[in-house]
Amino acid sequence: MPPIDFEKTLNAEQLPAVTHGEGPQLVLAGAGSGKTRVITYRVAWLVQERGVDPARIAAVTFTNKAAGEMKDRVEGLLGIYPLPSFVGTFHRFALRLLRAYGGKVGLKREFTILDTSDQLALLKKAMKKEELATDAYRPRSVLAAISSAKNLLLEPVRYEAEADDFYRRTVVAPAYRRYQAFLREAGGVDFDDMIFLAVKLLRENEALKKRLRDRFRYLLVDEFQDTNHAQLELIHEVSDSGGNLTAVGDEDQGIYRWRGAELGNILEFEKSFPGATIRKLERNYRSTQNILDAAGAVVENNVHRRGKRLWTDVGEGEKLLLYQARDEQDEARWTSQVIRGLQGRYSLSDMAVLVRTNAQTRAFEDRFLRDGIGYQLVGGVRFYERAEIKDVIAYLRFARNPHDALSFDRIINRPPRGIGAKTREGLVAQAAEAGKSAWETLEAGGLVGVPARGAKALARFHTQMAPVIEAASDLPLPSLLDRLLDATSYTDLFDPDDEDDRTRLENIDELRSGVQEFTEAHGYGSTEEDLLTAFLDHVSLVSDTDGLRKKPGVTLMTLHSAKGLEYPVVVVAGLEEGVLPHFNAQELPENLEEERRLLYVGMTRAERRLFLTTCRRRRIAGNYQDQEPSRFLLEVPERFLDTETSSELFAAPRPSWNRSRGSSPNRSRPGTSSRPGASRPGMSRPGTSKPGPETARPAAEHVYSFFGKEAPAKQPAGPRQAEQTLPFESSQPASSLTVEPVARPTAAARRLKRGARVRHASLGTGRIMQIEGSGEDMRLIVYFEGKGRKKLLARYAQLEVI
DNA sequence: TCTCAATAACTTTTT
DNA sequence: GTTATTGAGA
Repeated sequence: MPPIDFEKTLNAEQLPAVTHGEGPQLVLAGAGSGKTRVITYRVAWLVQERGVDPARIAAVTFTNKAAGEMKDRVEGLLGIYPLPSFVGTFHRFALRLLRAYGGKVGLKREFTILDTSDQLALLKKAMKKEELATDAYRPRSVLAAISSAKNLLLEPVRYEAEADDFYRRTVVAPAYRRYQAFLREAGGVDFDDMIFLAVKLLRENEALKKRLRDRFRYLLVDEFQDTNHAQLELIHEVSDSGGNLTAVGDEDQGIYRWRGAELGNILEFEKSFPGATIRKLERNYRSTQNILDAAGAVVENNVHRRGKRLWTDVGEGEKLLLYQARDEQDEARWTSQVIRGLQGRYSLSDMAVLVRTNAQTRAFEDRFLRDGIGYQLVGGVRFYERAEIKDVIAYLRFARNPHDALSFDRIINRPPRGIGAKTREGLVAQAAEAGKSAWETLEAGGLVGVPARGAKALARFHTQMAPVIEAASDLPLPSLLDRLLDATSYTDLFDPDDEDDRTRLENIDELRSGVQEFTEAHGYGSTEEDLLTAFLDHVSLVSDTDGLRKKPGVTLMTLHSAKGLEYPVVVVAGLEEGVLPHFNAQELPENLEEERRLLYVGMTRAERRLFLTTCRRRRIAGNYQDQEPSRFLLEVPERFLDTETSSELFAAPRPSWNRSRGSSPNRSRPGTSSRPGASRPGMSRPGTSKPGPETARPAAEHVYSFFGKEAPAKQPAGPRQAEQTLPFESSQPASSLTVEPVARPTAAARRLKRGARVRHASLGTGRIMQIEGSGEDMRLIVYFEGKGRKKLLARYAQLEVI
């Protein structure tokens, strides 16, 4: 392979980034500007031009998909040279360290990686033990709090010491402590632990750190905007405070704040890595200028960004097209029609429909099935999260390490063996007393305090499993799997005549071929035991999206999974308040910015054609809710956008009055939450066009003049205004929220809105958490002080607004 | 102890 | 609409 001519192959922006000398470097790479290219070429440049040994280079990213692509491309560029010693995800990097040196940070040798549902189950147990009511404190939120504590590298003790409010001190702290104790006892780590422990390991072992730093003289990090605090620290430890770090990222594509990612890491890169060189890639190779400008105009409304302007020389291209649908079925019908219309020029696999939430995919699936459009759904229920797969994996884990309490607990009664709660409790108690694992206790025999029937069942289980466990370390992986299935008659659980069961059996078959494949790919030169561990690690770290190859059919997926992908034709669906931006993100301006970035990511996936859709009403959790067009639509300059409205909307106009949403019950910040009567020229609604009270405020005009438009009569509390508002400060009096521009049925109903305080004759005072349906059918979920949540029919409840 | 049915609760995004 | 949880009965 001839050497690469870097100067010819790379553009003027990419070249300096690739040929950067010493010291930390941050490359701010806009969407489609050749981000991966910079990383892969830099690896090649280091090796070819600088004579760096590939073994001393590590490239880290977030998803397996991105890592795989990086690997392939580096491989192609390097030709005969060996690959860098590490190309993979942060978690895999950490895991590699922990498998080797986990003992130094208190891990058992064969530790197990928990997925979210395992975590949740364990946390529930921990909360029960701590006598924390799981209905008052939702395990999910407690888990989120624990996760962010770990992301901040706070151990339970420190977390407790720093907990400064009731919830953290009395709920999260004890739950965290107990959860962590259970976790270690059971020999498990969760995802957050992996990074945390890797940092800890390096901090506490100077010699090891030195070796690692020497090993990885060059560190390349992709998707830097998604790093959390723990990951930043890991980078610090490994790179010797950035010595030879090249970080690539785009602050406008940071969409993992909810997972602890700190945009500040990229925004304040120079602070963490003094003397850093900052470079920008603004030339885009993917999209038309219209798409870039429209997306740019949206994301420009974010305050937390460094700012850049993407350009291309492929030309303006066509305008974007916005469709105002009646509901999600209409939205799907129209999308399907557009897709069929474009089929001549593009193949189905060139098109993607992007949505905010997984639930939105249903309507599209239904429609595509009906219209005979092939589609590929990404995400949804993950393969490795299916119960039958988790069971079989648990058996594999158990075979590797019969002392693994988590796996033991999962399999002990699957298939049902008559080993119930009582029996298990007895066994666990006895094991705990002797300081042994449950399996050791079984091996020793002589159970006391266990019901006779249960003891018999346990003995049977022991006889069944013992020979397999015995043989486990010598059996080839595929045979081990078969032995396990055979010994346990696991597949007898399913009835081949039942459709669902048949799917389960097929899944198990698929797992079997997965095992086979893995063995063929990784089996050479490793012991069966190592191979088993590697396989188990593999299944813990991969997700379905990773295997995504472009298959025939339209791709249907969430905006999150779309990151890093590109399609000639893209539909971003569901541009409505509450969907995008999502309800749960309307509180904090920072969350709102993340929603905006999400839309930005979606829009910039498009190469040639970009379609947007919004629904007038949508079914949420079973019943229809009137929807408000997304505030982000206002941010797309009209000159880039054509609008089409559903004919069904003209045929069936409906007044929409139940529309204010967003302001939270406990923290109402009107400026950032709801946008009553949102409308834009060209988006006025047939049948409801009666203009509202003239309450135009200067801020609103600003929004419109900013985009070169006339301010409409109805005034939106626009995003600009929201962004300029500091957190916890209102930009306008709360009363302005109640200004409703369209006709409403009754004065009383008007004031029933999310966040409003109400009084009920018998239930006392409370706050409206959520509103479902409208008119006669309007239902309210009200949280009453001391009584909890109640669902009420507005028409009967006789609520008084206070 | 297990199974089935009714009911309550919950809906963001994922390594 | 779906899933997790609870309760009754076998």
